[in-house]
Amino acid sequence: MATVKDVARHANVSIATVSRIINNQGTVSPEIRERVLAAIQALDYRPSRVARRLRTNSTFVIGLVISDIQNSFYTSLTRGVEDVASANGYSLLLCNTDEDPQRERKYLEVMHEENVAGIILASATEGGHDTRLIQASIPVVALDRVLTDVSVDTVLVDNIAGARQAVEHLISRGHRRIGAILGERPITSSIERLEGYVQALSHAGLPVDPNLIRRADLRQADDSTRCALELLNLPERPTALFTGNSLITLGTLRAIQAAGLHIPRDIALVAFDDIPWGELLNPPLTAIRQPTYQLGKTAAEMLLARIAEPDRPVTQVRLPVEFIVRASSGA
Amino acid sequence: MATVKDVARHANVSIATVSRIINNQGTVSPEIRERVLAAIQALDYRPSRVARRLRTNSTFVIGLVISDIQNSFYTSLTRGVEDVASANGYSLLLCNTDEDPQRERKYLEVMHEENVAGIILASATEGGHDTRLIQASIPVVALDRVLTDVSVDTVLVDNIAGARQAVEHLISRGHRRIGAILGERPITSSIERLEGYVQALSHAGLPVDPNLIRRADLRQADDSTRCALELLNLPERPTALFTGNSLITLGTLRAIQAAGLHIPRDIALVAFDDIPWGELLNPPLTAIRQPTYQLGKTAAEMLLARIAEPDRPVTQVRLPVEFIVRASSGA
DNA sequence: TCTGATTTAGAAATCGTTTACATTAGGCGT
DNA sequence: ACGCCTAATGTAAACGATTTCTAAATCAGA
Repeated sequence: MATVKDVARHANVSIATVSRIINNQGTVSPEIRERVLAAIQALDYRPSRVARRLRTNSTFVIGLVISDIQNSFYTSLTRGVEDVASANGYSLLLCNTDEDPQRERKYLEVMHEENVAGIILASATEGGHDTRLIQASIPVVALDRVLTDVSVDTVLVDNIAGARQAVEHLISRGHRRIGAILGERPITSSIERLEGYVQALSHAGLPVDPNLIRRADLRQADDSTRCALELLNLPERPTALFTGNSLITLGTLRAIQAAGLHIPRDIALVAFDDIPWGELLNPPLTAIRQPTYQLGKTAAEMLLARIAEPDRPVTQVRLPVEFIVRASSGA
Repeated sequence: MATVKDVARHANVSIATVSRIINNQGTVSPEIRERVLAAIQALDYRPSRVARRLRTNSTFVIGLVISDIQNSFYTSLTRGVEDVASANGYSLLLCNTDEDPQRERKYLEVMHEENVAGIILASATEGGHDTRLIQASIPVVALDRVLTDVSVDTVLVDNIAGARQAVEHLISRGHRRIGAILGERPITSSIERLEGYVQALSHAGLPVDPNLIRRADLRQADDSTRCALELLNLPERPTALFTGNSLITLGTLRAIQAAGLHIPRDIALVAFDDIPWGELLNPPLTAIRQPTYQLGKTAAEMLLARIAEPDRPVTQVRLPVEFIVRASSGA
């Protein structure tokens, strides 16, 4: 593997000159530039990012921490991040925490040690972060989930409005007993979607029955099925369900299928997060569509902006969601 | 940010001693070890991976190149890779090529320059690789797709047997005109799955009608819908379809829905690659399930084995697939 | 032709580690 | 008490780039 030294020797110049040519700075005569370029070609020289990074302390890698790579919400978002990153010459270090705070902490340490240019973080926890890691040295953008213990740029969707609209829709179709299944951990999306659910009920003068609200452990794929079955087996079964994310929706659909119930005749369903196959289901799924790609794109843009200008004011962006009425919520 | 130098000064020892303690090698007296450990704590020192990497030329990052992060096949596989990597102290540099050879080439260069420990590559092309990058310096494992121009460890599924079994199943149900939609690019999975389709027909003494075979451009999400519609609009419509991957299946389902046809009454369907929502569709989808997680896990294990022992013989592993009969292929 | 500014290129320091080698001190056998 | 071996620590040279400083060469102006 050729180094700058080899190139310099081959072209009979100093390493400083080679470096100047690579980085297009300083002044160097055309004939020498020619010679060095030829040497680079001949030796198939590629500068070592590692060495460059050590010296300049700047890197073209951004870290993306997500909690579930198998969730289409995150993959779509990742696409958004990657497209922006790629367009700006950055690569992506992707880490999957599986909603495990310990694993998240480990990954953040790795990124810190890898000296990444910045981190986009969909954190498994609201608090409890190592503030030395997060805020101190490396720019961070919080994605989809608010961090309560540090003050960083944040990109969110309008969870409350979305959830509220979904539940109001069910109410307008005559439903009075509406069950909700949400993530169990205290993360922004769960909290705010529950808030939207409560607001809709309250606003319509309906009681909020704690018995109709279930929290699923997102780390176990079948826990949401369990929650849904609990609701379906209630003495007085809810007539409609509101599911808090696509993993929960999947589990709930399984439960409804297992219980031999028909959507929407026996039970209506509205899901937060539109899934790629939502319209192919029978019946097609009424859902709140999140601007996933846009979410990732925005986060990446904010991160690049902060990298370029570390002292810019901290901002929070909240993107609107879209409500898509299909057949699962009733006629 | 503290360096080894700061720690050394703080503990009043030399940097060599600090390094020895960090890496648990050489000999150092208990009291000094104690002192240095305390200094590390006090200064919140973390060794720079960048510097370490430059010096030792070893890294704990492995690169994973996939072509479509939104495809559940790849995300599941990624989980497998990540779990093995994580368990062995490696992190993942994930790149998404979008089936674009140019983008793939760029990413491989980046990984080379980042000096990753190894690469797991689901390549967008069979050939045309920069052999200097791939074989020369960095261990590579080819995943799901064979590389024809370099000799590397490879992990595949048994595409031919799977496809053949699927089509034989359709034949056994009385279908004689069976359409196939496969990926357009000359990659292993497309080639072998087509081969399985042809073998099944030939073996049953049925003609292979080129008119019933369509190739979809996987880079455009709706091209598979176009292909499916072409088949559905044929003067003599096929009575069954075989789809070559989940993206194609999705597009085909859309086409069938748009054409107002009913599965399996009007047209039967068997898909290569079982999708998470396959059993929730109406009717549930008959599919060839690939051991996706296992695929990623195996690839990661092979890569680690090669990193540990660079001269071990090149191996190829082919994992079996599982045929799951549900309702979409008829009663 | 001389002076001073300006361009061009090299020498050497630096980034934060690891590690080969040198050095010191202490223990032990004779 | 002497030398020798070993354990414990330090010194300094890498790794491969960037960058500051400096020196030589060129050029312009009077």
